[in-house]
Amino acid sequence: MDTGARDSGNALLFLTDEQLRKGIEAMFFAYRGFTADPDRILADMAYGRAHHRAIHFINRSPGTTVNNLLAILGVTKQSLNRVLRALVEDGLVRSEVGQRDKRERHLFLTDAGEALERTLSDAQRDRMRAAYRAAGPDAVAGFRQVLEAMMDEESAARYAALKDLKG
Amino acid sequence: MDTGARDSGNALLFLTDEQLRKGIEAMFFAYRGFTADPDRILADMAYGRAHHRAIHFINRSPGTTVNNLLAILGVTKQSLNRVLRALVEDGLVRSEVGQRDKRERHLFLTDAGEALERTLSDAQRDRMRAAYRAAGPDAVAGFRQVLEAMMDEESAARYAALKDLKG
DNA sequence: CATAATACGTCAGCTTTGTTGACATTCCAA
DNA sequence: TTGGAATGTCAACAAAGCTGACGTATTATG
Repeated sequence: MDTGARDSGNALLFLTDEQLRKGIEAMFFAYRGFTADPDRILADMAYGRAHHRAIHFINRSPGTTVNNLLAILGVTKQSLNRVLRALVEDGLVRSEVGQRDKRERHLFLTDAGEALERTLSDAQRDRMRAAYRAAGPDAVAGFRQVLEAMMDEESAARYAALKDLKG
Repeated sequence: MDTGARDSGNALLFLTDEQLRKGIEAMFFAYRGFTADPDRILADMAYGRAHHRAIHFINRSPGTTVNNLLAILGVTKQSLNRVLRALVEDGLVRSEVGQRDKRERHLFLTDAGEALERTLSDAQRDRMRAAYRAAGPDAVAGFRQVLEAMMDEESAARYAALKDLKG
């Protein structure tokens, strides 16, 4: 590992149990804020966070297959299927039989699906943007660094797989 | 608000939707990592994340009342009660009738409770410490800044209330 | 061509963790 | 002494995860 931190003097005070506990608690409460706005919107419909996640990643990678989505989300197909079925029935997601491989179903958002996606994303992005703006670019860089270092192996792999697609 | 970021040139590139989306996805996957280790430990027992949270905050503020815990966790008393009952029955939490106000129950971890708390905290702290060490103190400062700016009002109030107790 | 593997869907049942609503008990305080 | 606050309990329910089993196309492989 490329250690940027030199162990000079009390430079390691940020690694005390006290500081770590604060970080843990901040992470807990921040995640609440992170999901609060979409949660509020979804509560009015018959949807939850699972639907939001599905919609987010279908929007991010239109035409993705069920198996792809399964791998990214890390849930069982039964769990995802329940969510997808509702979204398809409600006309938010379109499921297309694959051309090369007819076993596969490619998933797309319908116009209504895209509209909901935008509503949810806007709410979540607005909070994120406000936090970013308040903290400044250097803080944001650190934020991202720590987050990426905090992922477990599986999550990191999923996050990395996303990068190949777009960003 | 004290804005550290100057709007000079392309200094706002960190506020693009693209960057925000990356932050959102990083937050999602990082939270998985954040809970992965305790989750693994708890899965072997009949416990879940809710038990972990209760144990964490009882450990942090020994003698706290049920109502206090309710306010911090932001769940219903019925939901918390189920969790607390299990922990008390299993001898991990001790519930003491208040002296000044006998309606209140003050919560403490037993030795067994403290042992489990240490096991869970160690797992979570280890990952956090590794992430902190890899990212360095400046990144950690930014991480904390963004997290605190991301909390919704309620979560921020709960987080702030904790500070009054210890740190 | 026969068989195995893959992708997907579905049924049934279980768990955790949250929710409401109703109601009893205890006890402080006006 | 009576009203209200704090606590606890019962019942019923929902969201979203899980396992296991099974069915059905479709593709890949021996």
